[in-house]
Amino acid sequence: MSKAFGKYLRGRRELRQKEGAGFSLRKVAEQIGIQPSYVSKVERGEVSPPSEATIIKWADVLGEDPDVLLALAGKVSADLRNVIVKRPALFAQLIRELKDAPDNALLRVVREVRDGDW
Amino acid sequence: MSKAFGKYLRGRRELRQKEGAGFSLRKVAEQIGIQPSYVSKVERGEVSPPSEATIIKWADVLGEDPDVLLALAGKVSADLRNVIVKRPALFAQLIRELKDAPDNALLRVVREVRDGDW
DNA sequence: CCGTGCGTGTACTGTTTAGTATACAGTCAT
DNA sequence: ATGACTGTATACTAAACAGTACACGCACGG
Repeated sequence: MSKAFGKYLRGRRELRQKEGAGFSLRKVAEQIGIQPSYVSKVERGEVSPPSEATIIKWADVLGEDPDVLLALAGKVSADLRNVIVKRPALFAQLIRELKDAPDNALLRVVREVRDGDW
Repeated sequence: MSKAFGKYLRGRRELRQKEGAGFSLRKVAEQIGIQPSYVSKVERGEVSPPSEATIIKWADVLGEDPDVLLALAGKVSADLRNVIVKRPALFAQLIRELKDAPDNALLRVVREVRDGDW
């Protein structure tokens, strides 16, 4: 029943609501394709976070980063999981190695890889 | 009902069985703390892979790499998930970037990070 | 022939997941 | 004071998950 997840979602929705219309709990529920009562319960952390598919639609409707929303729900998206699952030994090692690395070190690695000099 | 997972497990167990005793299906089941019939069904892929906790015990009993077994079951261990979930944006970017990188490039990054010059 | 160990077949079960359906109460404008 | 919105409370559920319990049949040694 992850509380932070719901709080974040509610905060974000209320923001969009102030910016313009179409972001009532009911409207959002409709966009996502679920019941308003369920949105209410999720936003108040009364139930555990929805499925990955639903979270992704939710992110889409609110214009949020799906990876971040999934993370708040304690999940990792299926496509990332797939990357790891294909080379578990390598990625497990890499991720554990990077566990305590500072953000800027991570960023450096990302850039280094992107400018792919292999 | 992932077939490869079970096949691999059976293969490995049979190997240990040939090397020495104590690796009958029943013995292994006892070590793991589950029913022999369940081991049988898992090894033949008659049921979907067990929970993460059970897979890890299984790996422990057979002396296998838990990350690899979990991967064969399509899962990623909770501790790796945790690392990602704490900094989703960064890790998501990094992993996607590394998706198609060749193994040796991955290894190079791992080493570079390990010899951590940050 | 009998018991011990082997793998398997069948039936069943508690728990979790991921929601639905419907009714209810407050607010605001007309 | 009614209609059109808000959000919420309550009750329920189909399907998946993660196994258990127990009986069965086969082989092999003593």
